[in-house]
Amino acid sequence: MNKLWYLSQINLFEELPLEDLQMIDAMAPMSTIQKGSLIIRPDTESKNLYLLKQGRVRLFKVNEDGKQLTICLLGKGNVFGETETFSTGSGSAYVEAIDNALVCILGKKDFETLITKRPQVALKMVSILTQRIRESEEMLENLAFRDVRFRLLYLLAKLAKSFGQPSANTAGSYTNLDLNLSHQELANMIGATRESVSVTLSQLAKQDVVTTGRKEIAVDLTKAEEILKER
DNA sequence: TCATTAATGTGTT
DNA sequence: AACACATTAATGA
Repeated sequence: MNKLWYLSQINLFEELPLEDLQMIDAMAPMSTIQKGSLIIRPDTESKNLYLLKQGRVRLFKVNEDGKQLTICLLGKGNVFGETETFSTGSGSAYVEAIDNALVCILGKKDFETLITKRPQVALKMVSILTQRIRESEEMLENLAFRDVRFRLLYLLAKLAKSFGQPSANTAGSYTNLDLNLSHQELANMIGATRESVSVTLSQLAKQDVVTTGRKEIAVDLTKAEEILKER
């Protein structure tokens, strides 16, 4: 797996000719990020675009009490940067590496040069950002109208689909989330308290919709989606 | 192995 | 939902 292969896996660059990937490769230095460290913090005005080649990251905000709201998790092949959180005044988001990550950093100028040369990259960018906005809006709607049980199932189903590994588990057909998420971290993603997540998870476990262990969760996607459809 | 800390469970307001 | 407290599992000297 060379550097170019990684670049070809970035969703923003799909279907770009090899020569373009080589150009991007030359412009974007690769950098390894330690698990748990911050890649972007709100104060530093990095206008870079980050290409996530390996690992996973978490985008989150912090309120004045220090409480965190996780906006989304991204896996390899995704891009992130200041550009996607252009919340003008109030500080933007933190980005933290969930595991040891490999990123390429593409400067704003270089990115502009690239989209001038290859307008389809700009179109792809629009489509990626549109998709993210759609997902945020869906979660926002859930936050406003749905209870914790629904929000939690919605989140688990979504995470299972993007990060999940089919579980070589016991009887049921569970999908392992494969993120080491605590109840607190789940709560941070759905605007709930840690306690209500704990309670709701054990309820769901009783109904065989999920299985839980310490920082380990698996979902029965079929059951989960049935419940989500119902209400 | 023991002590400390982190994660989870539970009852009350 | 927030809080206080109990229980259990992970960590590391």
